[in-house]
Amino acid sequence: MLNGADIAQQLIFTLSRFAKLDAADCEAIRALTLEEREITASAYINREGRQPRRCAFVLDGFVFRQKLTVAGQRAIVGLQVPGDFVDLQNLYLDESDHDAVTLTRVLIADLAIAELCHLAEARPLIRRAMWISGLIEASLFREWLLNVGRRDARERVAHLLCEISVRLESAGRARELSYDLPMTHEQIGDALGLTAVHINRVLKGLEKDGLIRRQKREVTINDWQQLRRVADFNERYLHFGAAG
Amino acid sequence: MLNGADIAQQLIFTLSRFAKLDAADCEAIRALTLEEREITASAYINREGRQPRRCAFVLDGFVFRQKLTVAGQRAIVGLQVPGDFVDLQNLYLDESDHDAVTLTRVLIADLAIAELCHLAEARPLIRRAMWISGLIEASLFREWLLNVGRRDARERVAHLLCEISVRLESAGRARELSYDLPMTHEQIGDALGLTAVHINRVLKGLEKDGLIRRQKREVTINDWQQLRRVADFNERYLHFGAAG
DNA sequence: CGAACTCTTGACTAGTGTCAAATTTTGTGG
DNA sequence: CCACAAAATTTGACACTAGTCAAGAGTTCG
Repeated sequence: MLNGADIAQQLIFTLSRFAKLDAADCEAIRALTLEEREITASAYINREGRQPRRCAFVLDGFVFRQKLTVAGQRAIVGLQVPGDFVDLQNLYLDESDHDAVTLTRVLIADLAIAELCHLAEARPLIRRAMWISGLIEASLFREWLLNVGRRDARERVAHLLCEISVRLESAGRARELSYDLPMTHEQIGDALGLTAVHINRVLKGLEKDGLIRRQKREVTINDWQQLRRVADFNERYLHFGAAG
Repeated sequence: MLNGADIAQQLIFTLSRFAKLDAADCEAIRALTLEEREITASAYINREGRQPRRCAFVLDGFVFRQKLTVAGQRAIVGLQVPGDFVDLQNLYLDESDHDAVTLTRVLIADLAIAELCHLAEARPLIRRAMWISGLIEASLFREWLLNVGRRDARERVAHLLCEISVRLESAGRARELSYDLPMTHEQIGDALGLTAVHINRVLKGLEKDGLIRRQKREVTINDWQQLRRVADFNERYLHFGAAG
């Protein structure tokens, strides 16, 4: 359980990755109505077609964003880790074009869109940070398009494992060469345009070749350099250092 | 050839799709240094890794954005039509994460990033419009992820044809049920995660079934309703009406 | 402790890729 | 504006990655 000051600190840490905030900015963030909310795994935070008035900021746990075809096929189009905003685009887009769903039990700060809008208007540096976070998100979508469109199954899986490792690190945790990946094979498949059965085969292949180790849902990257090479992973698209 | 006033008018039209500008906003846009530039087909406007100081606004022709794997595989991750900004994200992201390439001969307004930044700071409604245009772009990436990840070849091609038709209409042209699609089969394949040979087969299939007609590179949508159904096309993700 | 998910594996299938060659279209220099 | 070279399209034969189906084993959670 976090109190308001802890939540504000998390928000400041996240926004500081994108722009150098000043003291008044931090003050304005602390002045927000910060409500913590715990949500169970596999719960909808938001649904396509809705017009949400609140925006979640992930404090702990994983959230994913999904879109469905009429036939009921699912694509997971994004993953949010602690320190990420979920659906910040709803600040200016009325209608959601996708669902946001919890992957695990999740702790979020439940922010009012109206307050965030006001903050963006009043505080140029915060606005800039929020804008940049959306621009970086778009860059991730582009990399995922390359991944799903032009890499084979082994490369895609390796790429996702690299990305998660690096994003967890940047979220302010120590480098996570070993982390709990709370996605089922079906969910990984939906994120990569593959089937659960094939994900299983590929993961076993990566394990057999000594690139990773698995125990339950914990993944350990044994050989970062080689996994990176297999994945064709280059972290440029994550735009670390955007706070310039 | 367009003069400065025509270019300003185009910019105002585009931004007005995203926010209702006032007279002072329009004045500020007219005050920009508006340089028109003509670029040949298949030319790079920007390259991955560069730090561009200028941003293109498409006046005529098509531009696409691509990313490459180390193996040299290409994914086309986006398409810009007249009225779209190319790489507006460079306002706040220093380093490009992808290439921008002309598909056809193109007419652009060559805008200085510094001037656009200043405009965004000074004019709240213009800023809002620019921000929203980026948010909608991200929504397109998500839909493309669904398309490439979870639709089969026929559905993907149909979806792209629907999207282009609708986007051309919204760019201020009459509804383009018949339009010139200046992409080679290889480029369509790169945009959809397929090969040129397969694109050819799918297009012929759609034609045989009477959904479209082709003559050279002109595409005519014969049966919009059925193409839309095949494509599972729902224009929600384009966020028309975002100007609320 | 049992029910409901997940994971794993094998056998088989299907959709899309690869290769190659003929044909058509496009672009360019004279 | 023509002629030609380069690029793009078309087609068929064949290959291969990933999908489907199914059933048993393992795991999670109420």
